[in-house]
Amino acid sequence: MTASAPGASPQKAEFWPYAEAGKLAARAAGYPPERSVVFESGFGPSGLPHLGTMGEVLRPAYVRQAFAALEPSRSSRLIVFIDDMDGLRKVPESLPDREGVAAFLGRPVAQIPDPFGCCSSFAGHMIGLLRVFLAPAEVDYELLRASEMYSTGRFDEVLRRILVLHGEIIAIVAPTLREQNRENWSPFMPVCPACGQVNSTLVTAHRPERDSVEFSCQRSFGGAHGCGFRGERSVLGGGAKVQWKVDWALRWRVLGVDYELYGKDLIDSARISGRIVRLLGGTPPLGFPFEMYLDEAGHKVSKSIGRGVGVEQWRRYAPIEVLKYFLILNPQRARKLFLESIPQYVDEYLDELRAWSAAPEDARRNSPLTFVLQRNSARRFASQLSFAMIMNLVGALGTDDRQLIRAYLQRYDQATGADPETEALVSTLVECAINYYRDFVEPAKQRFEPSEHERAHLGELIAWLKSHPDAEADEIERAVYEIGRLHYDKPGKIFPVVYKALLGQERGPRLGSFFRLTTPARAAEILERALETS
RNA sequence: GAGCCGUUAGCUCAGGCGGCAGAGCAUCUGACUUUUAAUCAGAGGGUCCCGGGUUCGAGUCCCGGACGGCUCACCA
Repeated sequence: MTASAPGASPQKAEFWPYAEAGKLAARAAGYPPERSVVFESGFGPSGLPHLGTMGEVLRPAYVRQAFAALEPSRSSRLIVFIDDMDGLRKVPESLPDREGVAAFLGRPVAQIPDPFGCCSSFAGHMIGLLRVFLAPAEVDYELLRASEMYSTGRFDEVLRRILVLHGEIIAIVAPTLREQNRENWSPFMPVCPACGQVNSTLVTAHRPERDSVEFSCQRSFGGAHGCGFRGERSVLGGGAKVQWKVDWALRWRVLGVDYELYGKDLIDSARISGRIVRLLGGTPPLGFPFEMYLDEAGHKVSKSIGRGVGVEQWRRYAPIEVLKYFLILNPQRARKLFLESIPQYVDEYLDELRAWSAAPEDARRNSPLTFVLQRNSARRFASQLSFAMIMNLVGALGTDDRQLIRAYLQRYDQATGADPETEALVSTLVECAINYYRDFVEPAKQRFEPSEHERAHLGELIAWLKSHPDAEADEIERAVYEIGRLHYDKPGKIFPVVYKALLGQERGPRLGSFFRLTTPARAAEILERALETS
């Protein structure tokens, strides 16, 4: 019930979600029983969600799950906080109507029309994408929007306090700013009532006695400029937002956040926000800085197009469970991720799954799969297959003929078809392998341009296949060799010719059994077509 | 320049409290009744970034350095 959660196996290192949950349990030990523990994760709706976003939501969810196991009687919430009061600073690429959006630079993204034309606002559209994007991961969370928190007054009480204490807050933040920026810095960013921009206003005086600030709309940023308006505006009810580090403190204070994961780039921000939240009478949440994901060259994965592997891509080449598995691996270690490394993680996952299903209940506690398995995930993998092998097979067969692929897999390991759960997972893996094959292997194939001799040899093989529709595998194999023996100094030299005609590559499956499975008649057709198009 | 994190096989990564350095992929060799692929079996492969220190013993703990990444914004 309280902090002294006994580890099930003290001789082992705790899996990191339990270690984190243990710290959290100690923190919550003095809480009244009805008080929930609050996890927070942030999402900036000024851009598209990406792999990092997935990690930022899933990783606190893992800690939450571990916490629930440790403290079953304590309720918890996972808040995904959407900062839609954020002013748009630049127009993201890959948006429709970029010029139209550019006219709204500097305004809160909640106030910008949806360039896709289907949602209430720019931010609304991104939030919709986020929901769709998170849905397959089956993670339980609640969304809170900054614009609603501000406009409904839920932030007002603490906003007043920030205004009263603005001098102390400035004293905390100023040393971290460049000198030329210190003089005019204020915790508040009023929304200009004349032009609607939030990034263009400069606070000229704080008026805590009237809950307001005086400001002028004069700052420029990017390609946008202030409108020149000068005035005074209440900081309550959405008239202003607060600056980043103050904003974090505000959220922590109002929502009672207990746990916040953030990228290591925010370590310094978290320190500052922690001092501010104390000033506001709150306690900083437990923090957990995690490492970034890197691309093949070791650079940080960025939202901008083309860098790193996206979630859509990942899902095309691997099951969602494997992505979740990847995201639970030691978060304090920088990880490189590129397309070629995905199959490796799939096979790691399959190994884990085999171990998990064989393990007794209490030994499963420390397995990543306890956190990663979905409602409909296979609970076991009763097969010797590996994803690498399936990928190779699809490549070797050079086909997306699922029946043929399954026939080979079945021959390799009969157990595969016996268990429905294994069967389902194998189906998914085959689809992923086919996607990979289509996207990367097939386009790289070279056109086959046979010589007259090769054309003739293949003609012989086609004729033979047509006249032996019921031939057995070894019979076919012998026939191929026979043609090779007739025309080449070494009979094996016929094989690359057949493979090039068949698959556009120099190697492939053993021809006897391959032709037998496809049937000689169909094999003959495929070869004929290859000769026609070449 | 300051702070944080990292560096283990060709590549991606594991290495509980200090106790004989590991896996997968890649490479090489062999097997699968004729020189092809999958597959299977086996092998090679290491200055654990460098230098000190503590210790009977250091990939692991401490100090110093090199290299790489991220941050140090009126961006969240």
